Amino acid sequence: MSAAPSPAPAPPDDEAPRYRYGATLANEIEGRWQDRWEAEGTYHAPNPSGELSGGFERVAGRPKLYVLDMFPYPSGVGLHVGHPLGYIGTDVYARYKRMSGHNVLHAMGYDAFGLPAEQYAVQTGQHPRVTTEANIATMRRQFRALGLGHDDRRSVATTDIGYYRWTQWIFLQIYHSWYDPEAGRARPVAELVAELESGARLAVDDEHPEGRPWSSLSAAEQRAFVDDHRLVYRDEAPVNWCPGLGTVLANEEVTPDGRSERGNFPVYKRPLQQWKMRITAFAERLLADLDLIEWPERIKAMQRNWIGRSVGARVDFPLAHDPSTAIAVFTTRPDTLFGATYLVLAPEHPLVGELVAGSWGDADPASWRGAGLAGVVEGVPASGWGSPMEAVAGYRRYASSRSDVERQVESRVKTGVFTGAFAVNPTTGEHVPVFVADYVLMGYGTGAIMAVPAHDQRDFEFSAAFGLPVVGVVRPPAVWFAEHGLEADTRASAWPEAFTGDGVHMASANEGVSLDGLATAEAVAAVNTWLESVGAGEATVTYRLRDWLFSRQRYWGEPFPVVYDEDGLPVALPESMLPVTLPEVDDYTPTVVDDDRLPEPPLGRAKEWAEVVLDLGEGPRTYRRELDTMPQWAGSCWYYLRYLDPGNEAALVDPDVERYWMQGSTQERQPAFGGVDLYVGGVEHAVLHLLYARFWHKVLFDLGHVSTPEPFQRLYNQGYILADAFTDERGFPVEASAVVADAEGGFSFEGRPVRRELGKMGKSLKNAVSPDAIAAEYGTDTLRLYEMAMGPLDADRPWSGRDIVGVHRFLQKLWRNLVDEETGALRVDDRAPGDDLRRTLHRTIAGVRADMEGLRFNTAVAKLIEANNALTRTLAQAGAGARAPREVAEALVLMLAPLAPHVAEELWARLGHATSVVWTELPTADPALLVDEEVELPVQVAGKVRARVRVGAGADEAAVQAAVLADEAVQAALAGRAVRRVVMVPGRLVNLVV
RNA sequence: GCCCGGGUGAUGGAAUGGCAGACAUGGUGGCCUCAAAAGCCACUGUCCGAGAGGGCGUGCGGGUUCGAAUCCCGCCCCGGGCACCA
Repeated sequence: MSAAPSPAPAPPDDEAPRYRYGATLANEIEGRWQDRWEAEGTYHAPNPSGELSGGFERVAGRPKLYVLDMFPYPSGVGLHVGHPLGYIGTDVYARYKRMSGHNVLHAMGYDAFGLPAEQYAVQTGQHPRVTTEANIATMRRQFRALGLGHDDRRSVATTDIGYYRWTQWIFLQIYHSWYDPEAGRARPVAELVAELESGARLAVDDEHPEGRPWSSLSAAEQRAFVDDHRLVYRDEAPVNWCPGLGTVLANEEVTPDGRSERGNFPVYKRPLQQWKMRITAFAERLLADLDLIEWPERIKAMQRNWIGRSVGARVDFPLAHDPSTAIAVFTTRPDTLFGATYLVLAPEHPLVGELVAGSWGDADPASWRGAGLAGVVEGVPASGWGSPMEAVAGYRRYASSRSDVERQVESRVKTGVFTGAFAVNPTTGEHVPVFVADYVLMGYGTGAIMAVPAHDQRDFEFSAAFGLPVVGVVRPPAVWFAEHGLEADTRASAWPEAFTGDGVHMASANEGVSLDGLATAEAVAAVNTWLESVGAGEATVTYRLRDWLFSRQRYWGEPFPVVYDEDGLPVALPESMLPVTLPEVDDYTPTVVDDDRLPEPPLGRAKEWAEVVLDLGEGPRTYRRELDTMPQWAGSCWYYLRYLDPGNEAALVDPDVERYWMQGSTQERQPAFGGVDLYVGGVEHAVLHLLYARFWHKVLFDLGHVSTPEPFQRLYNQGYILADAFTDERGFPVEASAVVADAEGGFSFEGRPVRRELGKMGKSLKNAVSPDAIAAEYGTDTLRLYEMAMGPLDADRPWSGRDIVGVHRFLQKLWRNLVDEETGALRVDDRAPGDDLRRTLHRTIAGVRADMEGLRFNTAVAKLIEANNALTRTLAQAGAGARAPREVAEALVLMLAPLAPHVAEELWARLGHATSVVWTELPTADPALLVDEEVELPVQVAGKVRARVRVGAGADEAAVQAAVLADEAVQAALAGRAVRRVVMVPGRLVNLVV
């Protein structure tokens, strides 16, 4: 079906009727209609204005509908039958909606930056653009061959210079914005500067520029302050460095076991200056607005989980030796503050260097000095380090050397060292020791915790290892003591583990506040009030979400529209200098300088590009370009907006056009929040693409470039197609198509036995089935229909080469009912159908419409098969030469059209219509024909069906009851027992309770 | 450990409080055919029964209800997500 079709199998043609619907005829029909659709622009969806507005008057009265697929990465190996499942689903839905009076936008593009093309380039020297464009051409051919009704004028690839120019433009918009916490939205940086200059604003979020008035700052200080508040900023921080991919990665791209999502390579922490996007500023809105959108609960749950909102308090612990400095900790259990017996800082915490003491105290145990690390960390004496300074420095080296994998895999033994410093518990005034330990993470909360070993399991374990006091301040219930085999009210120091549940507070009172006797929630409120009143802290909210690391050390991505001046400070290029295009390089490999430093990105090889003389307002100067590129997610953050207005060179999308397609969903929901009406894709993007795209969309919304707060109103996850995969004795997959079944029910590959398992279809399991081969054997319409019929769209399902003949037979039978297989003549006439057939037809119409509306294509197909079987029976009963009633034939063809558009077009044309079925209205069901004149009611006696009684559809309850009681079978089932009660479900059943 | 899904014939699945197993595959029998099938017809949850008919049946155990695959409680199994996030 594509450029190199596998030869159609020789049809059993010698004797098969010439006009039987088989592969040969199907393929001929399909090719012909695909050509015609393309020539006639059948799938063009007009915009309300602008260059794509031709023909809008034809659809001006229709509601709009925007149906979107997660666009693919154009891989070199082409599609397998698992890929198009979602694409066929959206195509059927889009066609159904168009046939029920909507102006439907359905387009397809290519997420074409990315690693495989670059890796291929490294190996072969072939420019990634060459491979990418060849792959796109292949994929486009395959989509066309599947009969997908995309508006091909709107196709974009993220690698198109005309496209990534706008990706860079959006980057600049974000760069030139800051998040105003009072307004709760992104605003232009220019407004911040104006407010600071005028004195209308003194600070951002209580943070004063250098603690001094704006006017007293130097130009460099002002610039640094502004840069610190941009939504895109440079940050020096430990990042996820993945040598296997040669780049750093965002947190979202690293799996829980510390490996890369793509490729499964180990990931290490390295401190590095990188671009980040301030997605954390939007954490609350990204969380709250999940309530506005219709997404699967599990996807919302994953995003909520990832954002990780926790409510708690910031508490300041002044240093014992320097009360002017305080350690701010974040805790979700401020109610346990009286039980805090030590503090722990993350190894990277900035205060560590400041507070570390000169020498150990006499009483400091060896474990506090790092003795536990002797033998684990090189150079640690058996009694620990000689001084806190050495211990902290040594521990920091140790902690930074451990990869995430190691921290994960090594059992969670708590390690750490004492800093020699003490802090003051603000409730008790007691001095508590301050430790450094890597179980506290710098990136979360304040990077410091108060440890309450009695009521937190992690702190409990640490306290056990370091001999720290355990003070209970929440009394566990009696059952807790019983479960642990303890006497009631055993002291916390003798507990086997922390008690983390709710309980009654105790030992928690000072002159200002008493929590004693309070339950957890009340205690939290009371202590928060007290903390604020004495200025020792406040209730706060913290998020797990981190800022988005946006730099990649790769070639095949969008260049940053940023240069560095002679001070090494970044300068954004003006819009007029866009696009910044990728330079040619002779080698796509990163340059490795030495093992400790990160490799220099491939763009560094383009020497004459990397250094550039520009006039950025201060006369021509030499600048150094940013050599990193953007992550692949950048291009996919906004492609759904570009489909709307792909050729616009003045704006990323015309506001009129954007409002038309994005605003005011046409669905029945109230209120409508807008966005894409239906977005279908795999579940694997739950916290990557879908989170990033929401973030960018919100920035664009705040800045007035789009009109809806969310990009995707309704999200639907299609399932995966699974297939048998076979592994050899080493556990490696072997080519599934070459496996043969042996006599004993086992399987073998090249004579060796292999094991069968079910897995996601794809390259890695070597179990891919090509759509081209299926189309050659049965036709594309059969493939489409089969994919829709095999189960609900959101369910994973195993591919079965066996079952597919079922839907093929259906198409063949339908064809035969309408067309003479020998002569090709129409077997339809204008006589009205019989009453039964007509009622069947109208029930089918109602059912198919409802099923398609709810994306239940599998049951829609079943209903069409039933209707066709009813037609077949009718024709058989009428005897030789019977003809199908046109009324039934046309309705069936129209209902089939969204699912199997080629054969439907062909039949529609043969039925004498000159216009495409694509733009024909679907039939509507006549409600009068949905109820039978007479219904057969099952009659239950004592809850079991014992008889069936035919009654008129309009019969009242008394009449039905009389008919039921008069029935012989009912009387036999009753066997003389008295009926105590009669339950009537109108039109459904009768239940006699005895 | 916590949070989501899910468990129905030989198989994919239907039924979301009212006839369990729609539709399809496979299987069995028959028709057509020299022979065949991507053709046509019938049967096909399971057990008892020659049959009529009956018993049992939606992972397991309990409950609510006239009535439960469906709702509730407890458990088992499978899949996915999260997990040193204070």
